[in-house]
Amino acid sequence: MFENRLKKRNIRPTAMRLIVLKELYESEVAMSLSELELKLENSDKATLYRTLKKFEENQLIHSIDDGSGSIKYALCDEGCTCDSKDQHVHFHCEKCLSTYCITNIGIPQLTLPKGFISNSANLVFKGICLSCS
Amino acid sequence: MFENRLKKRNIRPTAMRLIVLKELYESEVAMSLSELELKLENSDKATLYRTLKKFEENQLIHSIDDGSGSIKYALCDEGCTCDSKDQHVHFHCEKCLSTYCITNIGIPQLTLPKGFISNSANLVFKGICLSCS
DNA sequence: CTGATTTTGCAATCTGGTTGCATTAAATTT
DNA sequence: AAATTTAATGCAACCAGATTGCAAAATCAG
Repeated sequence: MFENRLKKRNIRPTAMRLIVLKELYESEVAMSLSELELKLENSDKATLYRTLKKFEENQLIHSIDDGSGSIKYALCDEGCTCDSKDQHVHFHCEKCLSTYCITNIGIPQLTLPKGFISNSANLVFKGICLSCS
Repeated sequence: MFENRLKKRNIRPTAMRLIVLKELYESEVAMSLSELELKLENSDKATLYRTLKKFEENQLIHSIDDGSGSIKYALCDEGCTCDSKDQHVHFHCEKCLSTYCITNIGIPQLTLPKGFISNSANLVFKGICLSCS
């Protein structure tokens, strides 16, 4: 249940937050702030913005920079702690502009040049998604 | 010589373009539009913008979305055709905010779920760079 | 040199992201 | 349950980066 999911992450379950969580839950693809704003009637951009920030801080959702210019958000898996083990590949469809979490593919470890220490990474594949092909 | 490098890519070698190319050539790290604007006295943002667009279209430079909010640009290697074989990893330093091309590390090929066809990818590692560590 | 084409510079606009602040809602205390 | 404290919301305003229209200037071809 949504209320519980918020409480588990120490987020006060207000009406707005429940709506946003439900919306993200029901979406197969990651959503941007403006997409949420469009989808949810009489919602306020600033409220949505702060809602997403809070959700992200408390590791209920993660943000994805898919290169489209606007940041997308998607629900984390239940036990997610948003550290490197939880990071996964994303796919951005150049036709429908949807962005998918490929949760079962992690980011490969690569040996960087001496002196470069990495603690996170962003890997986005671009092309044509299942629905558009 | 810079003029030749432009001509080879079918870009008319104007004064401004030579200056921008020189600046990118001399920079060890990728540069954003606003960084260029700051660095180059009495330069115009719109001109720089269109210069970078033209350079990118004609495959003289490539753009990097490092997640910092502004797109960075870096010179391509001489024979670059900007297809998947030329794509490489980038590194974004969270301390000095510099972004480096790691030209000798390509993007790993991963098997995506059925129906997802990728033709390009963006892989950015974040952490602390050589100069900052 | 002259006309055609491209580039430049300036101002203006757009979009996504972000903040200040007063109001409202929720949680806590009495 | 009322009072008090604390957090969330809604509105307007702002900001930065990206982008465009347009007239003036520079470049190129004949």
